[in-house]
Amino acid sequence: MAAALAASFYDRRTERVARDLLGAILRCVTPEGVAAGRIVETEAYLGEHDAACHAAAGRTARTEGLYGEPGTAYVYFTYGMHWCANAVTRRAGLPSAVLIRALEPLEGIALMRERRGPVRDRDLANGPAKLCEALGITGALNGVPLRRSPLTIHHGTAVPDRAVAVTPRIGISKAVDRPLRWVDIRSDCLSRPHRPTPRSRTSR
DNA sequence: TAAAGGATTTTCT
DNA sequence: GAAAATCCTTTAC
Repeated sequence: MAAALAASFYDRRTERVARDLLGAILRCVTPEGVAAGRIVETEAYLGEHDAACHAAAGRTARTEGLYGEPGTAYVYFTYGMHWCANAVTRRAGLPSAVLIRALEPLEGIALMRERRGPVRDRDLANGPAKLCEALGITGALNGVPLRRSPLTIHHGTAVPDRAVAVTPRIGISKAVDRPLRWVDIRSDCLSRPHRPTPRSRTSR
């Protein structure tokens, strides 16, 4: 197992961290066992000025974790039933993070199948809430350091050849099925007030 | 293959 | 009271 990413890895521009997390290994150790996968899709949330970021609503009980130390987990509950996991970026006080959107299962696949129920293997972790279910990630891990903890991210051995980096407001789903493609931050996405575009109706 | 709608509860207005 | 960084099933083409 490669070393866990250092805290300094996360204390950089969020867009850069999002790109560099592609290919890294997300691993979660629980009493039920170990499950891990290669990160193949990420999404950057840039701060209070990014209307798609939870921090756009300001500092609240829910978003407190976003303001934490770089390299800690921001895990939130949404739609009444799903957990989603982020890696907090930049120094404490700057509420930005990278949402982990999809994994290629690598370790503990039997456990993932058990947790996810009767789905195709390709659907085990190809979504932000699916991967949390597959790895056993819940809000109990919110705020934990992503180094030397049950939830860790390790150096990967190679950039995946089928992945997508996703930036705010340019939602792309089903990434695992798509070829590698970088989507650059568009300057007009970062300043203009907006509502997040429905994922199913965006580009392509 | 795509679109539409329901599930379910926290959060903020 | 409405929306939500989603997922799954059903229905339509």
